[in-house]
Amino acid sequence: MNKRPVNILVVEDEEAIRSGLIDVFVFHGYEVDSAATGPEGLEKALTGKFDLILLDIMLPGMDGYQICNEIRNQDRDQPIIMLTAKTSDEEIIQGLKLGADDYVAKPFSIQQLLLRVEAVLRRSQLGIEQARTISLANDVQIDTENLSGQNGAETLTFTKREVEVISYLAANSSRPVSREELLTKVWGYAKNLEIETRTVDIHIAKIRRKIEADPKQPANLVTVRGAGYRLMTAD
Amino acid sequence: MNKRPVNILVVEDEEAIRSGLIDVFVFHGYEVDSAATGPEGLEKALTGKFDLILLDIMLPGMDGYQICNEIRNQDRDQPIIMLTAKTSDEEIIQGLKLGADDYVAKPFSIQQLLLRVEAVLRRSQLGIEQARTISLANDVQIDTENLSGQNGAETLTFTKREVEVISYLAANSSRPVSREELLTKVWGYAKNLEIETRTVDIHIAKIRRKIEADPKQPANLVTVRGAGYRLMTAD
DNA sequence: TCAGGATTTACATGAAATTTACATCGAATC
DNA sequence: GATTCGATGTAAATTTCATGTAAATCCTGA
Repeated sequence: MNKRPVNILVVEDEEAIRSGLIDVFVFHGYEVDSAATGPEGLEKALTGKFDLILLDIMLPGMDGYQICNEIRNQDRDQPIIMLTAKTSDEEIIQGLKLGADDYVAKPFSIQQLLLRVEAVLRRSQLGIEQARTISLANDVQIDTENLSGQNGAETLTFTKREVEVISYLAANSSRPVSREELLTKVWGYAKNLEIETRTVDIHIAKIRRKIEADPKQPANLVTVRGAGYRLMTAD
Repeated sequence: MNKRPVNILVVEDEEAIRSGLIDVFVFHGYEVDSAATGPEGLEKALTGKFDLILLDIMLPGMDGYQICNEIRNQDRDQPIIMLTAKTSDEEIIQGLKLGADDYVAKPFSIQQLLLRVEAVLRRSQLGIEQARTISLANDVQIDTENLSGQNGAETLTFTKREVEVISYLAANSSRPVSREELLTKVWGYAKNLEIETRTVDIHIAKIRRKIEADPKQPANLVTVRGAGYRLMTAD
């Protein structure tokens, strides 16, 4: 009953951190491959099959954000955790750290990293797409933990409920979701009660005001008349 | 710049082995404390601050597994190496599941043990979870060991609890931390109990009074409504 | 016993959720 | 086209509820 080994790719240029990470993951029973440069990392990511990729953002040759994009183009379901080095300028990080399943700020603690790794693996094994970050069609990025987002240079903030709605729509982005479904799944209302509330609409309007270039002409969160709302995600 | 001494706690009931270990580590320049029983070991582990804990499994009063578990509940990042006479895989698995960082079977060679100890310490230093000083965004510095801080010319003093809260938030500064998480991880409350206490809020308020220029407009320790609190660190 | 610290209590405040009220839109019908 | 009517959009008012905090009380270690 030997389980299939879990394969992790570590892309990190700093020798000390790379070997430390390899050490830790091997010790915890993972199969580990590694790369020290951006191009090498991308090469391995695309040719190999990994359950998870740990990707440093600051890399020689090609930054982690580009690599993340490339990988996503080939395999939209590839789990990726970004490792971000914090600089004094929060904004920069804000922009860079989005677009992965999760990200961990350096310097990080091993236990915290392991917890995040396990969480991402668990989710991907269950087939649950519940990435921490959601990318919309028009390049808006949403961080579901921070309840924040980026629209180009602009920083957005969302409320808990708004993020819940966005997350549910993102998880079902292949189809329109009805108001009733949102009420039961997000709001937790009992089913098929003759509820007459406009709160769903109001929340949609609020979200649109934040994520749409022109809320009158929604491009990301569109109305499918008679059926519900549909969110247009990036990948 | 003299290095901070590395503190090790040895929890081992057999007198001969315990004093032997102490001798070895002291000789190699470590600072060593020890305990001869389970409860005593747990007590010291929880109240003291150790870079590494060597934990025997067979102990009077409380076995090493329980202790490991307890320690982990309080401090996810505490490095622990388990010592045991048993060598079956079962035991090893059990130990690792509970979160030990490594495992050494008795009888062990001193060289062997020292190597493992160094490896674990090296790993744990990947992160700064035990960083003695924490730097916040607005140039406030906090010394976690002597519970003090600097805000420009002004000297601040913190209580133990306050520093624990700050440390936990600092170790998770890439995301907001909920009250519930703080209650379980810092206060040690059991999970998902219907707790209604405002003690977290009160502590946050007290910390803000010390580290914020304008506590009404927090810049370092911000509220993410609906999600928790987030500390803005400098790095 | 005392003092500092932790916690509870009680109330204030303001942000978010929801309702209300009305405007607008789209498709079906004439 | 004009008309109608249910579905949708949304500003503004209202309610609900998370959070902030002063002050009282409880603990606990010296």
